[in-house]
Amino acid sequence: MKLTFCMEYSKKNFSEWYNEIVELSELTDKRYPIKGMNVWMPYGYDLMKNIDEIIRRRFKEDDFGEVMFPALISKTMFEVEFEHIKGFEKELFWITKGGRESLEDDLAMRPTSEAAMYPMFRLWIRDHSDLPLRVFQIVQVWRYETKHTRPFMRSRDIHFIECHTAHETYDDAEKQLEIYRNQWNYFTHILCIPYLEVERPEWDKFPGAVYTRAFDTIMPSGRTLQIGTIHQYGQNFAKNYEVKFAREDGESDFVYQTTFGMSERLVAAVISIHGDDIGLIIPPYIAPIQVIIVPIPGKEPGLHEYAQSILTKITEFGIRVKMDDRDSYTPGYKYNYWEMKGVPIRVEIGDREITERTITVKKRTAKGRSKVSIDHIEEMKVFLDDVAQTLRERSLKILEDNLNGLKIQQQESQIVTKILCYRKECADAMETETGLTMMGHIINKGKNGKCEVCGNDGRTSLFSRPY
RNA sequence: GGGACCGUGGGGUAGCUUGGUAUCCUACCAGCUUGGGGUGUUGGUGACUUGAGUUCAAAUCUCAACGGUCCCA
Repeated sequence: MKLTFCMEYSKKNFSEWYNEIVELSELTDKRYPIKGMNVWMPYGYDLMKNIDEIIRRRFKEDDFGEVMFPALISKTMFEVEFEHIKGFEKELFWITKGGRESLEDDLAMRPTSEAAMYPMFRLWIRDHSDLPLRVFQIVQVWRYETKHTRPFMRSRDIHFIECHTAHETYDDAEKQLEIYRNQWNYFTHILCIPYLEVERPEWDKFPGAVYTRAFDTIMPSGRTLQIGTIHQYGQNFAKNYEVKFAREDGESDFVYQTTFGMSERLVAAVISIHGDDIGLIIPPYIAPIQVIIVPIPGKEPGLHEYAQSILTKITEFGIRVKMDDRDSYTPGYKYNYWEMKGVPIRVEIGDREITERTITVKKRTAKGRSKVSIDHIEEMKVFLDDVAQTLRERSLKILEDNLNGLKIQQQESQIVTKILCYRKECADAMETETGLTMMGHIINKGKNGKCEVCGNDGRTSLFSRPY
């Protein structure tokens, strides 16, 4: 018997499963005829915007100002002699013409906004009273990827969330990184996604940074996906963009800077980590539709009115609820359809419910159904919490099993952890041995110990195949 | 960075070897029927990625571009 409604591929074939579900569930349309550029469809864009909104609200609470810089950066602005610029030169889209005329100063589509923002920071920051400066923006960035592109995971037109700060001292910048960590904890709690904080090795840090901490998560294929990064810039950028300020003692100094970046890869992680062979499972607090009501036509009169009153009640609790009253589909079809779309909670209403003054509730993460009296509709919130908690527990177990080298769904883990020191020779040796990439030392899990290659002091390191 | 494969209605496909009429499933539209885990039925709309070449004739053969998928580093 065929168990799934729409899905042809099982999640065990992760690549195929992923391609199928992103289009089937109408998150994106990848038929747009430019490589690596896909269309955000309403369901997918609602999901992204719900994530954006969680992030935006938190940043504002933490005293960030929201800004919107131009998408274009002139060639002159890019001609700073700086490793940051070199790091991006192969990924830039260039605009060389305006109408039929060639431009005198070519324009680059921003790949990230340091080169756009910092010349303005230089104007905005005069003295210590202008610090700390904290801004963020949620915008598109463009990167000319030549490798295999995938929706949300590696695209050329990227929905990007970037924070930039400037401080008086290196210490203040360090404190800012700690604030980012708290924010990240909160975001991943909402998304129900477990993660590893990994210090990227010297040779793999963000171009121009003093150091880079990446948030990596593990995909069902056993490969890792970087879904967030925080960077300590020290004075590296300030010196190149001449962002100076006057100290209280009158001395002039360069500012210390940090950044925090996230992207549409958060959607990739949510889809991949929580989904199953039936389809998506969207974490309740970011779900475009949190509760779907399926009315079941029967003999009792007043079905529509009853269902409508339930819809109104649920809405009163601030829950995003929708009724599927399409006439041409049967209830069974709708069950399968909305499960594929990943709606966390389904409410069934028919003859029995009308008679009993109840509703029947089904969680996307569990098999059975529950009855709830119409006088206790507030329980819907508990059901949503339950689904979120189940997702957190499931995904954390999978991450930890992977780290411990256990087989996940009959698939060999592609994650290896080794105690390693900080020298490139030792990392290279281990890369050769494992055939994997050294992602860095794991900060939030793992332990200190002796390097398995040279015996010096080291810490648990992550080896994987990154996306 | 290297390699392999693929491109036919919205989606999935047959047809290509041996050049000539484009198949089926699904989705979609209209009607009747049905409705607690994929209703059934009748009718209907809709396709050969693009360009160049070979040929009386190209979905089919050749070349290129664009797009897609997978594998390896």
